[in-house]
Amino acid sequence: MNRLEPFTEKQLQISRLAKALSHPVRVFVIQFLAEQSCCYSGDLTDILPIAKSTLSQHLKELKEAGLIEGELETPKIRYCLHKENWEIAKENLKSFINIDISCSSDCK
Amino acid sequence: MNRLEPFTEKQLQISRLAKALSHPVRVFVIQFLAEQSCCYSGDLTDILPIAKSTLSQHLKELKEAGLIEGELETPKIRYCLHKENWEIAKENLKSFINIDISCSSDCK
DNA sequence: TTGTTTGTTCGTAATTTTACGAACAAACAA
DNA sequence: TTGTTTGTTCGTAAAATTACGAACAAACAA
Repeated sequence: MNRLEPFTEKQLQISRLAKALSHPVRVFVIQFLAEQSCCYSGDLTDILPIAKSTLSQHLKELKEAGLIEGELETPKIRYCLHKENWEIAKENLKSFINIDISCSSDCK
Repeated sequence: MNRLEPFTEKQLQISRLAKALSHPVRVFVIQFLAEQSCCYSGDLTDILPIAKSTLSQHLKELKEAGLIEGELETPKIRYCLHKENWEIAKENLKSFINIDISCSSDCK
């Protein structure tokens, strides 16, 4: 993809969001935070059997996608879903899955 | 992630679906097929400025994710959204984005 | 048979992702 | 000061992703 940009901004947003959610650890973290009333101060490596540096990497990706943020609560960090951006992400996903499919009958 | 499997099947499904949608070409193809009443017989490389082998690779990924299928219509292939699996994918995404977030007030 | 059309597969290269342990930094307690 | 806790950054390695052109295969037309 280097000759020209044929994609809409919405399509790029969807693909970026999908990329952020393309690993089970990251899906888990988002769901887990939602279950914890959106924030969590504990150690996620107690729950997830991955190295802390690996978790940090995944959290960084979620941060860069704007889905979560970390608030300092020394010596810990309180991770929270980013409500506003999460709403935007939800709207993007909704409009994507609501695309109308009126398949012809010969199409399984 | 080799010590143990802490993820639910749903979480794995979401991450696999997200991975399938994590590239703009693949998001484009899904939306494009939906706009074409779910099927398309033409040459997508006329629309997307990528090599045909690269497109074939992306289509393969969408096929393996179960989102599309190709029906032979020699010498062409008629690509269609896989209605049934697409419905399942939509339901999975819906239940994911409908997770309840009752953030505490100190959480942005 | 020979050529055309269409899409896949192969070979390859560059880049990105995933993962780990080690080293580091910040804030605090003893 | 020294040690503890917590999370990030660094260095590194293995694997996966993305992309291309060339070669190939299937179905048909000339």
